[in-house]
Amino acid sequence: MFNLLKKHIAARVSLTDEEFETCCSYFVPKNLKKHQFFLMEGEVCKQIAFVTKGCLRAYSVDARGVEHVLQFAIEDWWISDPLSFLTGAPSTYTIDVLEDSSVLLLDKPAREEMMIAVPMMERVFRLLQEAHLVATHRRITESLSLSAEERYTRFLETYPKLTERISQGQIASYLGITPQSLSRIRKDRSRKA
Amino acid sequence: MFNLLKKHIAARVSLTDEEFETCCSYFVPKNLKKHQFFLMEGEVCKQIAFVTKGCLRAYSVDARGVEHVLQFAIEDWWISDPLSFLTGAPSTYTIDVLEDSSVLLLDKPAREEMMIAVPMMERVFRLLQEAHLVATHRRITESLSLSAEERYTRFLETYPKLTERISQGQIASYLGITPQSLSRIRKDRSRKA
DNA sequence: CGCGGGTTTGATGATGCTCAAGCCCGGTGG
DNA sequence: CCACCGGGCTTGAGCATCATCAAACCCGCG
Repeated sequence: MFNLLKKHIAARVSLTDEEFETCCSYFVPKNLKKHQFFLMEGEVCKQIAFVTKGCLRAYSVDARGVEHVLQFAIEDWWISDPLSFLTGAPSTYTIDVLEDSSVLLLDKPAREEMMIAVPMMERVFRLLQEAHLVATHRRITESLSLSAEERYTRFLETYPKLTERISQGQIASYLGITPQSLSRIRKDRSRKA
Repeated sequence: MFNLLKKHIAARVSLTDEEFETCCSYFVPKNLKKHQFFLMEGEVCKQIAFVTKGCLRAYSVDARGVEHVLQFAIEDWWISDPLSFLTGAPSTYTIDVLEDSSVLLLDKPAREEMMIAVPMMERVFRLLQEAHLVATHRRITESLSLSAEERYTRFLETYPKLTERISQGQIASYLGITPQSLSRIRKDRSRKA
């Protein structure tokens, strides 16, 4: 259950086994079924989720009713609405479950207490936040400078594990194109190769 | 010199005059000339800048040599590469000066000391970081869901003060379109109105 | 006056969208 | 066992949007 979390943390800081056990005590394990909602637009994001099995996605819905995927999360990833979680503002995103999943939940008070009990965790969360910042900046830059095909190639390189598990329609939404366009891009690529 | 900073901070937390004076002592005022570079790609961003006069911009350059504007900063705004500043990694952006400007510079050790001396400033920086997160998420969502004209309208609504001071070419770069396209969009809008 | 930048305009073309139909395939019920 | 769905993917035709290339224009400034 907590093995993956242990490796996740160990990759960033060194904790004693005791400290790690203490950390674990703040998380609440939960199983989620496909199509279930983890967070609905308008709600406050009260907890962040570390995925130990399965796959979730965060998306927003535009004025025309079209969904736009902001993030996927599989094993070893976190998912939440960081802004809503931090500020308590209602979320503008929805998070739902693409595959039956297991997550470890952490709410705000638990997170604060954890960081007091195990100060090294402060560093872990700072590193995660920085990584998140890199990813979002990179995504803005790429959306400004790359064509749809280049963005798809970049996606494949960056997230090879996601490609196998997520439907093309979802990937298209992440890339900001229609499923039809992605289908054609894939055809072109296979022709070239 | 520090009046604008005072208002900026007062809008977020209450400080005594003493505390504010203490804060000021950590900043280094600097004047910058148009076309000067504040940060060049590949350098480490050693300080963050609070703009008290003038205008700066952060941009990246893609493989084809095209510039893409990430952010503008006029009076009452901050500019830096947050990631490079926090982690010490070389920056992927360049920051240059669009108008003769005055800034207040804060380097990392000064910022740390300030937050120890005036703990309320920790809150100010947290609020700024959250605002930055909102802005970047919003920009991703809008780049996925809005047309060029809609993005331009949104820009006008969100940053009316920038519109008057920044050349159309720069705004086009921010929006992810060519100057020609922006010119045509403006013509269409004026025809409609 | 003439240079130089930013902007505008025109013509053409590439990219990606929309609408619509067909296809593939796994699941369900007769 | 097979016919019939239904969802996701593919394909096609036509269209809207935006880029590209090229030229003209405007205007402040040396």
